[in-house]
Amino acid sequence: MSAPLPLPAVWIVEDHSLLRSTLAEIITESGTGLATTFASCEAALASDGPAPDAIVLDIGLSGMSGIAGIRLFKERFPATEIVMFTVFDDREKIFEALCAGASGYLLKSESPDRIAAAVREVIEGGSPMTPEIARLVVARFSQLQPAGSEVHLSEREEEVLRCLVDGLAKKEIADRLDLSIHTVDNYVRRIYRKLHVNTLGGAVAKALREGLV
Amino acid sequence: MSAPLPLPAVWIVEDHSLLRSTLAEIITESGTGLATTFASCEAALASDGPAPDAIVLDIGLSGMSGIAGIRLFKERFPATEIVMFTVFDDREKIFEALCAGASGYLLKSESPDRIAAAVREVIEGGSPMTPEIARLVVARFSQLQPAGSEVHLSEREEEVLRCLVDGLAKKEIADRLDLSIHTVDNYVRRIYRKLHVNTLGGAVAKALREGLV
DNA sequence: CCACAAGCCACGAAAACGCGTCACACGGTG
DNA sequence: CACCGTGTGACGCGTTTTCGTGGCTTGTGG
Repeated sequence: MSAPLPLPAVWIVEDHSLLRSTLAEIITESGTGLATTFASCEAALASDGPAPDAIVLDIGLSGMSGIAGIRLFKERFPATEIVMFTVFDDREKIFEALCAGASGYLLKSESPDRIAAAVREVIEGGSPMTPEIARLVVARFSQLQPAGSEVHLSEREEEVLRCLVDGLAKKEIADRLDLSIHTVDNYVRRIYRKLHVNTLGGAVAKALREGLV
Repeated sequence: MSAPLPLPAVWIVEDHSLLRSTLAEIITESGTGLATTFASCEAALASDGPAPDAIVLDIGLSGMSGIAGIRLFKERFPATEIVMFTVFDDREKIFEALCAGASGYLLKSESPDRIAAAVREVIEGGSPMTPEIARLVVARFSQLQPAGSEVHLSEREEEVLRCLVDGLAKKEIADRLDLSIHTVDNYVRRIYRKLHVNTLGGAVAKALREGLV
């Protein structure tokens, strides 16, 4: 952890040439790592060098989108950390990037110091984000359970519901839980009533959305 | 935003008395806010004063758990920001707290400076976390969509799938899409095949989990 | 032009499901 | 004690779903 490691290899993928060289300078001069620059995802992926430790990636690239790029980079270099560095601050872009495998998300308004620090942070296993983005991310969690859903399922009912979500038929559920099919049927009906639905689909959807399983 | 605001009111809920007073000191002396301390959630909730701007909350309290406390605080003071401050760094505790409505999560190993900064950050709309916790949080996202599911549904199939997720019966779907119920049935079966499931529940679960809708 | 695949629509029989209703045991609570 | 919630099991009936099988259009390529 604290040995005199070789300088991390950092790729910069950014289509604005000025910004690209500025970024490289920041990374190099701050002693954060050895920067290699590319003007596009395609160019970076065409490189046959060894895997970098981190990639600083613009999301609004011409040609391949940054989001698509993330997946390709992650596929080819699973251990490489990716930090998004873009002007986009809308939710969908952020979540798409994070889902695709990015570990950090910065905006272009950040200071050079912060950027170098972010690269270090992501290499050390952190997830650099602006405070606002961090808030969006955690908000996505609490929204999953809107609170006040107030659906109390008994233990058995919950168990049956889990089976339904797993795609089992009633007969299979009866088999797995060692119950009569009639009993399972009764539970399912109770679940329907409590969830205010009247189809299997509705129950499963509600269960997943409200985090009942 | 930048007006000479009155000092934010900050509650400290922590059962270790020494730590409690230390925290209060940090918050006050750094000029972050006006600290009021409580030894338990119950005590804080019994207070009839005005809503605080932020609460620093220990999760391992005797009596009511911090997690349960979050919900109660959020219910009573919806606009109050909550920062967890605990020794627990296991995933479940973290996600429970975030789902319950906490906006930040720090460990007790953090420096006093960082704690005061975190309180300021959470009041300004951020989500202070340690880098490791931030990583856990974003990791939870990429795991949601394992990528490369590669399921191509035709437009009609997708439409039908959406209806299923909405809890409609085939008959209702046929009605809504102006199709014969037999046709709907065929689409449903095709969806089953493409999704490798054989029940409505499985299809809905897969659709939601893979974000096909 | 014809074949062939893909998407779209339909029938009918067997199986599963949705629902009302009922019964009994068991552990708490008023 | 009586009552209620929970867990378990059951019957019957009408509806829905499942599934094998078929036909019909469109578009693409040989």
